[in-house]
Amino acid sequence: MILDIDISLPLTLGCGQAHRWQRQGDVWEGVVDGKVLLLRPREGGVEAIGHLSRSRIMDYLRADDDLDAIYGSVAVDALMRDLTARYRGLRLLRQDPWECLATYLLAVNANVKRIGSMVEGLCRTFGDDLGGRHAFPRAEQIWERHQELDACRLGYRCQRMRSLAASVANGELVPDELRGLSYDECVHRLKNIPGVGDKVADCVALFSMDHLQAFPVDARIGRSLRENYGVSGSYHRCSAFGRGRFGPYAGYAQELLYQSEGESSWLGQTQAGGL
DNA sequence: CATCAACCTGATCA
DNA sequence: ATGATCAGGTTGA
Repeated sequence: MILDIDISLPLTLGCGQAHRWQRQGDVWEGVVDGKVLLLRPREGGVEAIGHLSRSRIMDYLRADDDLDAIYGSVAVDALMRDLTARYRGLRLLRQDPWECLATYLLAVNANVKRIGSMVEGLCRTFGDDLGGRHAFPRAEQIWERHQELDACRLGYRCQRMRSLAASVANGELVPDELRGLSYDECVHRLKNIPGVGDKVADCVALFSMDHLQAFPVDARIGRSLRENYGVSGSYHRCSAFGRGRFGPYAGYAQELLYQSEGESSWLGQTQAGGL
């Protein structure tokens, strides 16, 4: 199936916003809605293989986002004009709220590589076997056998995951219901969850709840703001700067800055430069 | 409201 | 090889 969409798969799927995509050559393999999905660049679009409908995939890839309008809106200075040109085709994804929340709960104080290993471990332990890959587990699946969380090497995230799985499994918390709320209310509710602070709440709001003005500030974005804009200080201060400067699509600006900062630090350490 | 130590693991440094 | 150091958000003092 060929999808008519302007997108860079490496930038979109490899930038760290989602953690279940694996690259094999130019083919990207991920798991969406409990189904394996293969994506490959094609002239003028993307080829998709898997048991997902066209509309479901287009929804996941946020094909409804008008990249020209969004990039134009965040290109408020020379740096952002450069990044919007350099990283054209980088899209935010519209991830499942439960999976996104659970994933970013684990992402606390961990780098991208470790997040991936914790998430894959969680999926192997609790998720449906899809033959090779595993689905992201439902909260009930984790809660039913939550003793096995102890072997997942989650550190102090273990108790938080147990607690989160319990409250979602028993219906106390319904991640999908947070989708309809305003940005402020959404973040407020998320931060009431043990283990969810400013950064995780902003990530979940941005990556799964359509709040494109969210501007998550992690260590990398903090460095970028300091280097490029001379901004530092509290989370609130940095995040408010991002939202104020870049506007309603600040989340897109954040991803562009994240990508840029990642490449510059990567080049700094990799003298050999191959690849 | 700002600061800061403690938390857990894996990677990297001496 | 072994131990020290560091990276990375949230919490509560």
